[in-house]
Amino acid sequence: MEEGAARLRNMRTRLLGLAAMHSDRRVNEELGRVGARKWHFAVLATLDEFGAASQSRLSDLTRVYRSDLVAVLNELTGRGEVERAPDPADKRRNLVRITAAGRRRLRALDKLLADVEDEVLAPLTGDQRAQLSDLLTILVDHHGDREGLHDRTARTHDRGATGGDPEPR
Amino acid sequence: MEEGAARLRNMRTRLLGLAAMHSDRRVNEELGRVGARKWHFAVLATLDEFGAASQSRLSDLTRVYRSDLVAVLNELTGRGEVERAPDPADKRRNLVRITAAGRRRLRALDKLLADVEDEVLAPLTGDQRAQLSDLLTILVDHHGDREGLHDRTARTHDRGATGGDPEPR
DNA sequence: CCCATTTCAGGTAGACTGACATCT
DNA sequence: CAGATGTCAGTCTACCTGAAATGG
Repeated sequence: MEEGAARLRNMRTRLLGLAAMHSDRRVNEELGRVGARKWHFAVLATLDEFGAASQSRLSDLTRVYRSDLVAVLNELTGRGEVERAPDPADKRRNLVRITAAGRRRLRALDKLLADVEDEVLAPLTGDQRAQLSDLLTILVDHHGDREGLHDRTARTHDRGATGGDPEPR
Repeated sequence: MEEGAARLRNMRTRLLGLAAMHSDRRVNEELGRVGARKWHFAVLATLDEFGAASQSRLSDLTRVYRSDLVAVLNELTGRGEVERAPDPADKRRNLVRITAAGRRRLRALDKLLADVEDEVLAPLTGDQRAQLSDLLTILVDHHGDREGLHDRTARTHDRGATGGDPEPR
C-alpha cells in the first residue's frame, strides 16, 4: 500500500495517532484472545498497587469514566477478580478490592502485555525505547491530569478507604 | 487528579495511547471549530499533492476506508472543495480532484494544524521533536502499510487517472 | 441546600465487515 | 469467469454527557 502525501507523513499529530492505533490494535487483539480488555488490566493493576478504593477514585486513577467503570466492575466481579462492597464509613461509596484470583489474572495479563509491548517496539533499540518513554512522558505529564475526564476542576481526594492499603509505599 | 499505578504509568503502549488521545482531541476540537474533520484535511492534502485520484487510491493514500470515504467526499463536494466525476478510461472509477476553493481551504487547515501541533509539542525542544518524529516514523514504517485497511494483500496500483498529475515529483 | 457517589440511558465518531451492482 | 470499484447498511468500541437516586 502506497504511502501518502508528505504533508500527511510528516504531521507529528498523525504519526502519533497511527503509532498509537497500531499499538492499541495489537494490545486489544491479544487481550481479546484471553477474554480481557484494557480497562480490566488497568483496574486490576491499580487495585493491586493502591489497595481498596472507591469507584470514583478508581476512575481518576485509571482514566476510565465513572459511568463506564460500572460495566467493567460488573464483569470483574462476575469473574471473582474483584469484590465490591459498600463503604461502612461513607455509605455513598463502594469499596472495591482485588481478590486472589484477580492477582493471578493480573500476573497473566502483565506477562502478555509485556510481550505485546516488546513486539510493538521491536524496531527500536533499547536506547530508542528509553528515549520514546521519556518524550511521551513529558507530553502526558505536561497536558497531564485535569484532561477530559468528567468536568472536575482541580479535585482533591480525601484518601478514603477504611479497609485496604497494603504496602503504603 | 492523582496519577495512577506505576505499572500503568510505565506501560509504553499506554503512554502512546494517552499522548495520542490528547493530540487527537486537540486536533479534532480545532478542526471542529471551523467545521472540518481530520479526513477532510487528509483528502485535500493528498489530492493537492497527487492530483486526481480514484476513490480506491485515495483510500489507500489516506487510510480512510473506502466505505467511509464516500461520506467524506459527499461533504467535500457539497462545499465545492473537490469534484467527483466518472473516469472515462475506466467506468468503475470516479476521478476525484481538488478545486480552487479546496486549495484555499487546505491552506487554512494547514495553518491551523501547524498551530495545534505546535501547542501539543510545546513541552519538547526542537531536538526532542525531531527525535520523536524519527522514533514514530520508525514505528509506523515498520508495521507500516498493509495494516488493517481492507483485506487487500499486497496491492499494486496501476497509477490510474487520465486527467491530473501535476508535478510528478 | 449543596455536593459526592454510583448507576443508567443515551449520543457521537471512528475502525471495521459484509454485501450488492456495476464494470474490466 | 475472477477481481476491482463505489456504495450502503450495519457492528463494535471508546469517549463523553446528562440525569436520577441515595447519602454526607
